[in-house]
Amino acid sequence: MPTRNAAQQREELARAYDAYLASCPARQLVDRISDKWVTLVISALSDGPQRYSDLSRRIAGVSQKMLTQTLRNLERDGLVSREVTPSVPVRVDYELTPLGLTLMPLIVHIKSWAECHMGKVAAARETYDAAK
Amino acid sequence: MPTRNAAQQREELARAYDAYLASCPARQLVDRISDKWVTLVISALSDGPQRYSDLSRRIAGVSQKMLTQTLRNLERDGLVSREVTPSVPVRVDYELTPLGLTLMPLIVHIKSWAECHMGKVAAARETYDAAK
DNA sequence: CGGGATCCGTGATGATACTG
DNA sequence: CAGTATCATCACGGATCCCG
Repeated sequence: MPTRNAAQQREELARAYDAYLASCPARQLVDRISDKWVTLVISALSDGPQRYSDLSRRIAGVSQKMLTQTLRNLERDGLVSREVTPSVPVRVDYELTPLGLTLMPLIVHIKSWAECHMGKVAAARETYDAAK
Repeated sequence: MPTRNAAQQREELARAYDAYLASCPARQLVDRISDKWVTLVISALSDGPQRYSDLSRRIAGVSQKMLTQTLRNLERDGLVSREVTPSVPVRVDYELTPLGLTLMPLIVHIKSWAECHMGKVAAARETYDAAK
């Protein structure tokens, strides 16, 4: 019975996955943090509070949608604070919260590592592509 | 001329984006590293060499496709090594390279941070959702 | 039998246009 | 200026087949 077998496997996997998530909810947080845009936004905010347009220009390649979505998620997770100044035009400032500040150095280290080891990675890629 | 204006803006953004990438190729590496599956795979490999099936079970939620793809990319970037033992059945072991070992502690820190601060983030989410 | 390539449906993502 | 709404696209995940 191939279908029965497949169904069983799916059930087993589903149970294992749920159990795993239940015993380790931090997994979801890892998924959230290990996001390309999260890393870039937190890196950008490491220099201090930034306006929405500043972030948009700094990150240069992020769509408005993803920038807004990322900031909303980070705000919801208590990592960044959002301050609206109801002037004309509206001014919105984003800033790392104390909690966000504890994460920031780790993200900055990752970014620094990438900058330092970019050469080696590029070399590895050439070797790999050449061998292939 | 609205269209002309829009076209100009698009061109400017495109140039700015290219220039940014050209002056900072490490950005691509940050994008690569700041990936959910990359973080989980490197974390799993921090305990030592692992077989493909071990990784698949450990990460519990990753599809075969994404696991293979992630491992291939990491191998290409010189962060993990892939060793095939042509037995029956085939055995494939993955291991962090010296370069990967320099990145590993940073990833582990991120994971540790997530485990330590999960409670605060969960609390922040509840507050945020309640206010909304 | 384990590792992995392929096809295809779905959800996340990006570009564009529009609003407070 | 700081978003939201809409639509096109692409990467992701699941099922299936393949190869050693």
